[in-house]
Amino acid sequence: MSEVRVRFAPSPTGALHIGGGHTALFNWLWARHNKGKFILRIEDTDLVRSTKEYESTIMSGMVWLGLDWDEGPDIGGNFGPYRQSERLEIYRDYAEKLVEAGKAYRDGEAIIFRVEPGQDISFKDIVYGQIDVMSDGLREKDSDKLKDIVIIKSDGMPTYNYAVVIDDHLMKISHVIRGEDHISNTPKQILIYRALGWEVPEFAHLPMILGRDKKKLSKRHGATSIYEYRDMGYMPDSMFNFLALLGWSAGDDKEIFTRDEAAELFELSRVTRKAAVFDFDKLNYINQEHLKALPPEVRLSMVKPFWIEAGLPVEEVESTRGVKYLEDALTLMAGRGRTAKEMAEFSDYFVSFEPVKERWNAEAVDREKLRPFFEMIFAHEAWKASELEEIARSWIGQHEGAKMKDYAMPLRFALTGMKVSPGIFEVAELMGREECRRRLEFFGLL
RNA sequence: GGUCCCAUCGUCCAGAGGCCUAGGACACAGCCCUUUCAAGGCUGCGACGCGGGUUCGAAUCCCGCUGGGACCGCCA
Repeated sequence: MSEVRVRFAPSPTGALHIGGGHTALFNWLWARHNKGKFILRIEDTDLVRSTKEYESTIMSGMVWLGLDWDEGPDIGGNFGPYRQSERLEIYRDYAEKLVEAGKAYRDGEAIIFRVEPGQDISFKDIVYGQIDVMSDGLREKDSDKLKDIVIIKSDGMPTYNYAVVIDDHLMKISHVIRGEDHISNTPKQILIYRALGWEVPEFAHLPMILGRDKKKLSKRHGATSIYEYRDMGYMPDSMFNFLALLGWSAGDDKEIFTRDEAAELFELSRVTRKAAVFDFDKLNYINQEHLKALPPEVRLSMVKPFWIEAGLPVEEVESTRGVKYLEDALTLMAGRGRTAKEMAEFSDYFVSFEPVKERWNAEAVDREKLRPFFEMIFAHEAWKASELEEIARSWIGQHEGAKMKDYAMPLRFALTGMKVSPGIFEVAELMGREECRRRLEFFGLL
């Protein structure tokens, strides 16, 4: 079998959105699975809406997702140029040939491909199977007239259905993997392949991604750009994992995986046909699992920006207490928090005492009752979670009617300002005796 | 209006004629652990859209219906 060459061909008219990311991802998966090539081609033939800014935004979105390409406008390759606006002569030459062959004609400044009736333009799709279409079905809207296909616009630019055929052929694309919304374009493209005497590539259409209301994902469903997810605290590994699961599964129960594992297992033939709903709950879960599995230093790098965004003195703490302190703090957070942003919010007290003061004022506590307990705690030699807990328990055992939660909760509030946190003695150990003393004294509990 | 596609728990996926009184995950509910839950453990709720065939046997194959969706641009 010849080399697998696939491409992602976005038009730079907006940021990389969920649907585009999904398509790019599946192309990448297929290329990597087959040790083939993943090509990035920019379809910037819409002069009005295309911009260079969007082009680079899309590229950095792909980089963020971990989708690296082997040929593209930035890195070149043997089949360039990879920007359609730089391939105009190519499109014109072939259009000219079609005109000479009588398969296309001029109308105004444009060149139009003639659609002949009675032609079978069916094709076999790797995902959807046999799709039967006759050229007679290519009608104009609300009319029974056959619709010819514009291939060169009056402004001299090629149209999508035409340029895609020229490029896919010249770039030796083996599999055209794209959204299901292109199924009805495929027969038109097949007509052009035939007119040029070219062999058609394999086609694999991917199910659409829908919003919760089962309508095509759009702005009104909230975040649609990949970057918005990054800013919400979702990690690239999770987005990758989540997107890969929309319309595909390895067939077993494994749902949390890395890029390499997915590439290893991926099969186009296992792609689903049914449109999939984008489910935030599942994304949250997957992100949480990845967040849990991260090495401490990487987890810190994910959470850090959100601490900084919240105005916390992260750099300062790193230099005074050391980076390891913050890494340990996040390790202690275990699976608490579904996004890096949530984890940052839930753990701010490790970075600074300020937010604790804002959240709690020790108003409702009985200081006289609590002080002996805290004094006892601080009198203990070793500042170790297991020992602190042990002496706390024995102290409580010796005091009639005393309950652990009546002491542990005030401690939790004084140290974290939260009603929820990791085991409070472990928090105390990590924070250190002096910092704990400072916080308790501030609240008059010591 | 025309062409095409789709149809299993609320959601994402298993299921490729008997392994299915349909499996897993998320979500949800309840219980447990416990100094708290946003961590951990356990249990539960919950689906083959409907109607016809084919077959000894259908979630799986065929037809119809219904319900969704995509496309029908000198946008991609």
